[in-house]
Amino acid sequence: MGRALRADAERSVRVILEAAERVLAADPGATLEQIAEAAGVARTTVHRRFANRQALLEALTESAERQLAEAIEEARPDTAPPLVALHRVTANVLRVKGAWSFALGHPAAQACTTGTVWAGVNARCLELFGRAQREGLFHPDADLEWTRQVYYALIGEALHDARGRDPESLAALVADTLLHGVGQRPGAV
Amino acid sequence: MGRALRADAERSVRVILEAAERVLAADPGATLEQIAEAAGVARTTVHRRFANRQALLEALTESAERQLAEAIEEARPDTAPPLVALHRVTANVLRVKGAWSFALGHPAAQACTTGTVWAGVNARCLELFGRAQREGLFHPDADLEWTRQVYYALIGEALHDARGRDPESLAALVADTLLHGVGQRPGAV
DNA sequence: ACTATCTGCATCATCGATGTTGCAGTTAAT
DNA sequence: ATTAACTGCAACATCGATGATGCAGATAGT
Repeated sequence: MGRALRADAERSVRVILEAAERVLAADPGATLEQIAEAAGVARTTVHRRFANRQALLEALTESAERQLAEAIEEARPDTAPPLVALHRVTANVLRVKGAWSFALGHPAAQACTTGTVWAGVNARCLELFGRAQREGLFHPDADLEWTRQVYYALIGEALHDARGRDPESLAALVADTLLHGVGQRPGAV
Repeated sequence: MGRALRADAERSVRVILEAAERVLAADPGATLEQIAEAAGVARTTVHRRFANRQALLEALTESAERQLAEAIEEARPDTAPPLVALHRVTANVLRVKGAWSFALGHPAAQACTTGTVWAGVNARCLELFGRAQREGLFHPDADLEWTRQVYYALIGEALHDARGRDPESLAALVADTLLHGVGQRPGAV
């Protein structure tokens, strides 16, 4: 590895990654030129900080994944009661995924670090869901893998219509939909 | 408009569109060359049938959207009882979306025909959902727009893990999840 | 203050994808 | 059978994105 970056270089890396997220979210095929412009930086600087497009993508993904993992841990998914943990994790994930929707929403990105982070996230998720099932929050027959897929998809949709709503209420919507769906509930009048 | 195509030319158009779907599903940035190869056709033929990449994309989308709309109408969503209609529509859509996942899964595609078809599909969906709500299948407070988003997302996920399962059982899974979620149900022992 | 590092700018080389054209051989339609 | 349409092939032009380099000026770290 190279020696530590100077402070301004480190700052360049940051603004480039942030710009890349914004620009690529709008157009996945966007040019490095466009990214550089959005970052307020010369195109050559992008090339200096990242060997090639691929390297930039990987750095972007890694950065976003680290933040996602942190956001999940912050919610203490393994100590809080399942329902509380579900709400907290969801709210935190919504925050991070909203800010890094391109970097996290792209399957191609998972190949870079061989998906180590994703494996961890998935494991944490299934861990929580397993506990939720044992403690009677989830239906005993629920397929946890399907549940996980549905959960991720609901988060994606919640982001998609996050028109001004705060993460907390969106998280509540996601959790409620995941648990009860949209059907008429048996106990209702 | 040009005059009608000869039979072999029409066949070329078909195999190219089918190949485009396959290839682009695997790699959205795939080359016209790769598409031509997959279609068993020279690259120049692709250019002869479609003025440019954009035109090919639009034709692909239009073709897929037409099939989707047909599949929905076939299920008679406005005459069958809501629950039956929901199952039938879902199964049909799963079939078509499975075969044309790229063409239908791409938001960029909606801009081509100004989204006329999608508007129709969405309208049909909301129509069915409105009826489902009035007849007590859906919760009276359910936000139908959110419900529609969730429904589409569930279909997407069902396709994603369609490992050998038939459309009917997948449709049942989607409908059940949409209606009841994965939570423990109040009436259960 | 001194030095190594970083940046912007201008320039150049390269490469792959796109799209065009002409021609010879094949195939559909009447 | 004749004709018009279609195809494959080869060749060519173009274009935009990528990436490399050199240099002069600015900036961080000591």
